[in-house]
Amino acid sequence: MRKRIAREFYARPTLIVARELLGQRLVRRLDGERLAGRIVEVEAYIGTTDRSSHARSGKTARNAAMFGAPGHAYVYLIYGMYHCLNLVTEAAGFPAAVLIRAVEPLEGIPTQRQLRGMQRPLRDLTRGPGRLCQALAIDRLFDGADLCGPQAQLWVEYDEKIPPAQIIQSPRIGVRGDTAALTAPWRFLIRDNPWISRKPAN
DNA sequence: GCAATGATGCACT
DNA sequence: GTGCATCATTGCG
Repeated sequence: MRKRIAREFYARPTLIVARELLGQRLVRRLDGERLAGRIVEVEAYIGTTDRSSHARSGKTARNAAMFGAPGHAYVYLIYGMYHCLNLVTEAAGFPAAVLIRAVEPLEGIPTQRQLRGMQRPLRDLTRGPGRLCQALAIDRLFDGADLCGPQAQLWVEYDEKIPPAQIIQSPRIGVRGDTAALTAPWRFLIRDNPWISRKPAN
């Protein structure tokens, strides 16, 4: 039986949490069924000095979860139609989170396909932050949800340990902000993994 | 290449 | 309070 990741794991520096989340299993319980995928691509958003972070201008109603306790979800709506899932890191009061950008589908795949609409190839099921939220039925109701408590319907389990040589760091996708934000290599992904959203620039 | 689609944040009254 | 540009994306042309 795989062990659920506890709050102490998230309560550490965000870049370390981001790196170590690669290979772990994201699990969503939906009507008693397990929907799950292996995390293969993430991005870190750290503090108010990160000009591309939603927390850059301080705490608001939308980003409040980022300022909350670690081990909770931060979910927001983007472009009026897609959701993005983040896992809150570091101590309460310090706004930081890891965006889950892509997973490899592992459990409940037929249900995930249904949630996404069947047309597209399996490869596109969970490749991208908006797509994986659709496939795992994650929406704003999960904003602030506890990933570590007994009632959790969404959590992460220890699964595969990724060797450091297999991990690539690159600049984040789709970020705005100043040069520092654009160039910070705070995206982590598994080398040559077919389920990542986009190949690294280099 | 670009429209879809709506919540958010910020400037300004 | 109101108006409007922006947006950590996706899918179709």
